[in-house]
Amino acid sequence: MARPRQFDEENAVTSATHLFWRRGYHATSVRDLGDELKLTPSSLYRTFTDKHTLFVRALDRYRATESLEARRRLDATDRPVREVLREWLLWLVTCPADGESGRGCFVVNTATELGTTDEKVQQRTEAAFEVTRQALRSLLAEGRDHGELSGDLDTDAAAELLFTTVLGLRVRERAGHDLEHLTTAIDFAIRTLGPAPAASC
Amino acid sequence: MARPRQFDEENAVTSATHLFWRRGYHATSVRDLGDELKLTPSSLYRTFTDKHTLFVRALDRYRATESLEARRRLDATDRPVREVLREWLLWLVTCPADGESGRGCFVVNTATELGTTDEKVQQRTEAAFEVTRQALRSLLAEGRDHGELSGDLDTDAAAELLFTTVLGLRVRERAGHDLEHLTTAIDFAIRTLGPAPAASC
DNA sequence: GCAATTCGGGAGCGATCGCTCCCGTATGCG
DNA sequence: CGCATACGGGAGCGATCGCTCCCGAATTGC
Repeated sequence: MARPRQFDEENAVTSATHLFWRRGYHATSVRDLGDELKLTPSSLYRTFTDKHTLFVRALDRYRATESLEARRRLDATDRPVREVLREWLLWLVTCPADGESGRGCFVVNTATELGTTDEKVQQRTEAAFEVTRQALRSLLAEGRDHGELSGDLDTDAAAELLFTTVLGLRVRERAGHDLEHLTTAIDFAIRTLGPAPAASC
Repeated sequence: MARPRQFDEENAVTSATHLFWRRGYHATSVRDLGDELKLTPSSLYRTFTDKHTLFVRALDRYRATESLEARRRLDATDRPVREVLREWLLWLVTCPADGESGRGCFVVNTATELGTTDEKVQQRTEAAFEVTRQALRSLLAEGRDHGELSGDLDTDAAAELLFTTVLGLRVRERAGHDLEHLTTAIDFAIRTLGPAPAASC
């Protein structure tokens, strides 16, 4: 058509994600975004319609990035379930610390800030939660099928607890709690799954 | 002195608490507060200095109210630990539903919204977290001393997990999750404490 | 009763909010 | 080249933000 964009739209969304993630929706102004993304208001609105739409895009981008990474870490089917789980949980509470801790999880922060008031946003946070919940269920079911977990274990109930624990861990990371304490909680959560059944060979 | 106040200051703080609780700090305007508390801006500022000070007072009031109720529920020393714990956890995810669910916990909402950016507020949220953590440690230690929990149980680690679970539960209540799922998580968390030791009589 | 003092109410401050419009410019298509 | 089109930049819109000041009214101590 005509003159092409002089900035990378995806980079801009990434920057917006970081800003919204750190400060939340209401505390981030359009001018803050403009400064961070190196965009004038006109370019910003032409490209992203409005603040709310940009926020939703940022949330979608975060979900895509994180669920990709999570899948990579959870699909290591050849390793012991407990080990995979432990490393994933530890990653969840250290990943935001790319030079800057205390950011927590963008989805959790958003869910608590906006609650159930914003329909579009709630759909996203709920979908993200469901992905994590299902991933945990699958992981545990797989562990039981592989004989790593007791057949007596109610894996769905355990997944429900682990999922709840994940949310709690991310709140605590946001609140600046020590990694040591979080690790204690994680290790105990894994012990919750019970001892490995005696090998049948 | 002179003309006395025509409104009840404590009632006003309570109303402010409800508003901040539901909407968060940034999304609640001084005019919203004025409408809710039936106060003109001048009265509001004369009485509470500014928005931030009122927020801190609201947070303190919430903490006082909740920790009082929590102590009442946790200090029932004559009842089984698991039962006390279960009822307390269930109460935590249903108490905000005084005709209106999805509010979560004011402290958790605040901690995730403001993170570590607001020093005064962070002191409060951290203190509130520490009270809960300690209450759980005491409860479990007491349960072990009473012979209801195994001597092998690492009660401090268990308390760490339970505390993390509490935060997760309150996020999920805020997010509108079914009570049924939360109950599943709670029951599994309690099962985590292991079976009661065989009676020694 | 009188002076002192704080009250509730409202107008309105400067600043910032989300957002729009216009303009000169650079680019792609025929 | 010439036209259409989207660009980056900036001024500025009305609304709302947190907050202040001034007012007449009401209640106290003397």
